[in-house]
Amino acid sequence: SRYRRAQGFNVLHPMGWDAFGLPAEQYAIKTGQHPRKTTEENIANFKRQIKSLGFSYDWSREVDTTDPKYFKWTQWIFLKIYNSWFNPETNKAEPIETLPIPSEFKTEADKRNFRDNHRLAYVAEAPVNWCEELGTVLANEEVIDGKSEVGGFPVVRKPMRQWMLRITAFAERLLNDLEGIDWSHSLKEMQRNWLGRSEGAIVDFKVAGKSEVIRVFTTRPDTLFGATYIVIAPESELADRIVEDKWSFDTSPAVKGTTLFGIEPKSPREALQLYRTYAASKSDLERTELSKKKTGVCIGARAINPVSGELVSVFVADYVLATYGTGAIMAVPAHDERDWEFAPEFRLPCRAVVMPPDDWLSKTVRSQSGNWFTEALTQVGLTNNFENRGEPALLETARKLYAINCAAFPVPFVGEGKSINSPSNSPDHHRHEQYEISISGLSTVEAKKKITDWLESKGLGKKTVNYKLRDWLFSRQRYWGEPFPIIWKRDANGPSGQPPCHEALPESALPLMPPELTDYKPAPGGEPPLARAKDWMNLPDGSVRETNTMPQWAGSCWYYLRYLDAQNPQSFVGNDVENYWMGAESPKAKVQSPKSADLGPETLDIGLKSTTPGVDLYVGGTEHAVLHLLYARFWHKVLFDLGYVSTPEPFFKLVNQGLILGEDGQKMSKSRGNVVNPDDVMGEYGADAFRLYEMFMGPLEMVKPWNTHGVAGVYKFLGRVWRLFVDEKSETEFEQAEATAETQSRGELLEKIQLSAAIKDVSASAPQLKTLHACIKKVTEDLDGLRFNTAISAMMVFVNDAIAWETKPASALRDFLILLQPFAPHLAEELWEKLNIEHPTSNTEQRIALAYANWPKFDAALLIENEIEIPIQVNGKLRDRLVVAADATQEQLEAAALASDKIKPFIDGKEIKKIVMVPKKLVNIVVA
RNA sequence: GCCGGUGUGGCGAAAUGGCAGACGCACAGGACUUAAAAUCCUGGGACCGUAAAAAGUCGUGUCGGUUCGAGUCCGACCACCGGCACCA
Repeated sequence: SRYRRAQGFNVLHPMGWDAFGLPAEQYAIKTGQHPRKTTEENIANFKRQIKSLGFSYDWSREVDTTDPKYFKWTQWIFLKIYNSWFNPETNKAEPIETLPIPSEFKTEADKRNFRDNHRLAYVAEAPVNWCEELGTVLANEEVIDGKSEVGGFPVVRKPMRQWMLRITAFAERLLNDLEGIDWSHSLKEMQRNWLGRSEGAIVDFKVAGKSEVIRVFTTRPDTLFGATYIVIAPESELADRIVEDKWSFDTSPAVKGTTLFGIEPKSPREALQLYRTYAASKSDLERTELSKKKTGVCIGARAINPVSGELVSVFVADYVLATYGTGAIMAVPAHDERDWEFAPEFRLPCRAVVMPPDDWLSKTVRSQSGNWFTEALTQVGLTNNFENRGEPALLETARKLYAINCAAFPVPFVGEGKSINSPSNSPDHHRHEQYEISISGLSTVEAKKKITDWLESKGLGKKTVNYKLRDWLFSRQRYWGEPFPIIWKRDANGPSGQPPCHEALPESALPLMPPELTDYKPAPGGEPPLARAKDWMNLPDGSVRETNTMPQWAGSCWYYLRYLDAQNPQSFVGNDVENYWMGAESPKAKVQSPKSADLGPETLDIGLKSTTPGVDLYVGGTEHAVLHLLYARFWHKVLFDLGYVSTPEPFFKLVNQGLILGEDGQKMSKSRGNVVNPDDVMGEYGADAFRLYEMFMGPLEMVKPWNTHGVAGVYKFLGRVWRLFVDEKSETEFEQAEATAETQSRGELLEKIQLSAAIKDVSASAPQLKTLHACIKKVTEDLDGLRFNTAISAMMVFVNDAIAWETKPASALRDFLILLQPFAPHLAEELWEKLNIEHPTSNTEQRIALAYANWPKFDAALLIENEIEIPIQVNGKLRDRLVVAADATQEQLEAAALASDKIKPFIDGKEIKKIVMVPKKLVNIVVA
């Protein structure tokens, strides 16, 4: 940011504290203090460290998400979200008032219900991630491997009534808009993965003998002819509606024969009940660990395959997730690994409907040991006589076998190929003579299209896009968070006993303060702590307040906007201000640096020329890839749709700084004892050395281990810079004075220092200028590309050269200090001041404080060399180097190269085929 | 399993397809010093040479390709790190 400011940009470089939420609260509980107290202490400590590091933050813009003046607006934005719906026509969020209510909703209660079901913030009873240890529910994004992200406690699935935000409505835009922003490839990929878009179709299977329909989602409609059974998720209510009371007469023993808890179910209904109990007893963790063996039960119902007319059995199995797609699948064991594993358990048919390409067949037949291939051929009456007839014969035989009995193959084929075996010759086919479609011979892409079109024309299915992303579980049963500005009341018009309905508080009621509680700890059953404050919760008219709180991410979803206008009491951000900083035409550089009280000091930032909308540069770690960065984009889009912000995306350029590891190459952690405390480093080497080392270690994005020797190295460099300026004798005096006289002010101490007598008010010589401008060029370019490490090495080169100068022109040193200033501001500023006292400059622009001095421009003309060294190669191998005039012609160069004594032995007696000349770069002689 | 990223001296790392190892750390030798620290100077990829040099050979995870020329581009693989993981 110092660099951009020196270039004349208006740089917004703020700092703030995201201090609500689990980490802060967990810390408070551990230390037995109130979260407000620990939060304040932590902020004070971080602030001290950060200030001593010399970041040029603008503290007038400081924000704190736990400050009522701040969370007032977090609650305000929540109300905006609550009072909006997603219009699929316009693909935008719109005020709830514009939602058209269909005429069939007549009563007020029905209308209200309809509206509430369309809000972007809604209440739903859904299986959620409940963490007993933390006493709260968590978002999907906060659960890792069945454990909580914070603390690593077990998480179980449990149906609960919770607030949700309709982020799924924005899935498409969140995905598409990634293309226009400058983020790292891997980070975009992570978000894409999390959004999980997949294209496919929904297909309706009628349930035989019932009016119900099983709707499935598939990405492979082309394999519909191979769908030999149906699976629905255990949680599905549909299962209850279609389950049979008796096994039908033709149910095979293999299908009914599942025992659970040692009980053999006597009816499909009993099987379903048993299986549900069994599935619910498994935690998420167990579900994934036990993924080897698939389980499930047949529920007796039969469904009709819409293309083949075949009757297929319906199963319930927990390998199908209730929360993805339609919660039901068509199983194609021949072409899906999971179905392939499940089918043999119940001896379900496996029918090939896609012919794999030759290389797959060949590889599969050859790579598998044993003689399964020969045996399988014998079984179906084919002869194995390809051995001496080569590859084509083998392929022909393999193809025949695959079409007849793909189950004999060791693995399923899940890729793309040519459709076969349609229409199927299933025994049920005659009952449905309207099924006339065939896709045999088509490629997978063609077959998908043809079958989807056909389904659509018959009203049996539809092309669909599905996302893995689920709605954002937004409520927490904790104390330390923003209270919801929502109250619950009984509907006056509704019949008694109807559940209470929710209603927004008016904006004038904000901020809604949380109650003061002495016992703020979570309760085991999921009762929110706020419910203990009866006076706060119960309102005079009989309605009650919502007692859940918002998650940690709420405050950080929009803090970058508050920085723009941190003190504004009228609005979350002023319109003009928002436009000035965030708008596309903004001529400023803007920098964001996230900070939360629970994270270490890890941010570092530099502004960027703003020709782009939104935040120009956002430096942060990857740990927020699918949390903060996704949530913030979502909120921003809602605010954009409602007209409160001027860009569709909040963060234009995002750089992931790499983690700094401990000296042992492991992640820093207290338990490993490899934590480096910035206070210690700064105490020993100073803030400048600390800053410089962090930047010199390597590229910004890389993960790199800490090395204390490295700090000593850059410390030595700073010492060399000092000696470049300061007279050695006075340096000793200064040190003595500093050590003894505690009473002396910094100014008095500084006066003891004499600048080196070699510094003179003379103009720089040509070689000196060349050294200086080479340095300016490199540092400028490297800062633009955020390559701090090479910029520093360029300055080291300069100092190594300049320290040997007999006369040191003050002007050159002055320029160097401006280059050094972004990296080591304290030292640079000190030397600058001293230099200006002893060698006042006539240039008024440079008499000001260094922090506001103008960045030097390099002069390319000064860098031109008279003589250059040219490498000479023979057949691409370096054989000699020649120093020639920079303007030497090609002919001269060629002659010089051929005349070289070192070259001669390699070309004598050989035919020169050609000579490659790269002007000013190299000569390569190619010989036979 | 799938998706990303990264592989270069003892270490952190540089290198628009054109002199691999800039810069720094650690190390070794020297100067200054009674001595040490600090500072300054010198050296350094491996091999083979040699009194010492020079010359030469090899060398950027492995194997192959494109090119006059590859750390850099292409293909296959290996290792490590990160993310996702029954997503139909």
